[in-house]
Amino acid sequence: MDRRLTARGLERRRQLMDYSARLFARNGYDPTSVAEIVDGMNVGKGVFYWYFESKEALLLEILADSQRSLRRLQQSYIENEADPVRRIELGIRATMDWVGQNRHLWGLFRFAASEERFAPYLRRGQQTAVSDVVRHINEAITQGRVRQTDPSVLAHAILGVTNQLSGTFLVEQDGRPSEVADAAVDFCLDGLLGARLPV
Amino acid sequence: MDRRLTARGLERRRQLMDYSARLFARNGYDPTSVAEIVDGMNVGKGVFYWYFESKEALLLEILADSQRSLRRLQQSYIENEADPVRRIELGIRATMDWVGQNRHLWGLFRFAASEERFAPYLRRGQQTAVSDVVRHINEAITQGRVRQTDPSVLAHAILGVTNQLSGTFLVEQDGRPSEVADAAVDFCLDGLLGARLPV
DNA sequence: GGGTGAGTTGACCGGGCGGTCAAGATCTCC
DNA sequence: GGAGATCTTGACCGCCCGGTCAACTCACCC
Repeated sequence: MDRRLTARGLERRRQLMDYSARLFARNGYDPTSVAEIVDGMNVGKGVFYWYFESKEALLLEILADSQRSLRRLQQSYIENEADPVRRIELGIRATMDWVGQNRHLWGLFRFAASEERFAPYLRRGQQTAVSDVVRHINEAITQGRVRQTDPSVLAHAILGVTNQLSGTFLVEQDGRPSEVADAAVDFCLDGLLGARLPV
Repeated sequence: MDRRLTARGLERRRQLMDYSARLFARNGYDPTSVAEIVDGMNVGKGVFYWYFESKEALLLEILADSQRSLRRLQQSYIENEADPVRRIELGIRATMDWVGQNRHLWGLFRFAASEERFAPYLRRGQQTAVSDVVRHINEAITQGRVRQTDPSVLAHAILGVTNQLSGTFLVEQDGRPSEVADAAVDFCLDGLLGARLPV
């Protein structure tokens, strides 16, 4: 596409992406027609295809955009933190805060992860997330603070807890990110049985 | 539909469900057309609508069937086990074994969970799973073996770990259920930092 | 061997889909 | 004020979708 867009054009583009993302998330990607999108925004169909190659390309852009913004938030939380375990904690907190502010995107990610045509794009993002966490875990293992286990397994487990708790308690039950983050951090650090002494 | 089916009819029905489930899982539910299904099975389109009300009804039956079989397996693992913590462990192991034998259904569940038109049916199943686990956790808390925390949060965290690890290491990486289950159990019981003494 | 109901066929239907495009409106800058 | 780029319109296209149905075959029983 690579069109030269004016400021006004860029704004319109943003609006289309936001509105589409909401429709996709509410009613599903396939069931949402391009006609619905442009009707809902009171523009002609041509507008859509002026800004996007196709419906599929639009979804991919929405996903890429979201992943970028999530990663940016995570890194802003983590920078300057020396303790690897605390970096993991901050990563979880960043994720919860991001989900709290982008609840409508949650279902869209789930959908994309479930379809072979979109999953590969998400997997790349997940892989970066995993290797970020793996790095912290390795450091913590070196310090003797985490038992010797396959770090990528631990990283995936942490992601799983974060995913599930954010989905259930933030998106479905509209909870507060900081509280859900507390719970996720506790579980990830100590599991069910752990009885870590208070710091 | 409630048609009277002969043994032959029931068999055909099973074949249709299995084949459709595989196509849905591979290519997505919406993108898979009824024509594809019946062509792939070398039957006329009428066969499909002889056995199922609609494409949507078929998916719901596949999901209900799967949930039933998963729950049945979990209960068979758990029955007669008195220790609540060990019941949780056995539930995880049952889930991993089930996923190991039904890898193709994994993506289908993810999809269904992501769409508002199907999610409610899955949520009921997940709710039963959660309350099963909650019951064990409450018992363990009473015994003073699990720290006092909202049990439903812990239950969801366990489900999250199980989901993520089965998806990544069983479905994507084709791992062995028992090993993945070991990892999930360890993480759920001890978290990252826990250093439980060997039994 | 004929009758009955289970099972099967595939042409057909209405409709909605993603995407196109010729035409026109609007903005920007000289 | 006009030239050229940006932006917008909506009728239109070909396609394929989920679903229907009248006609047919087959298995089985009396």
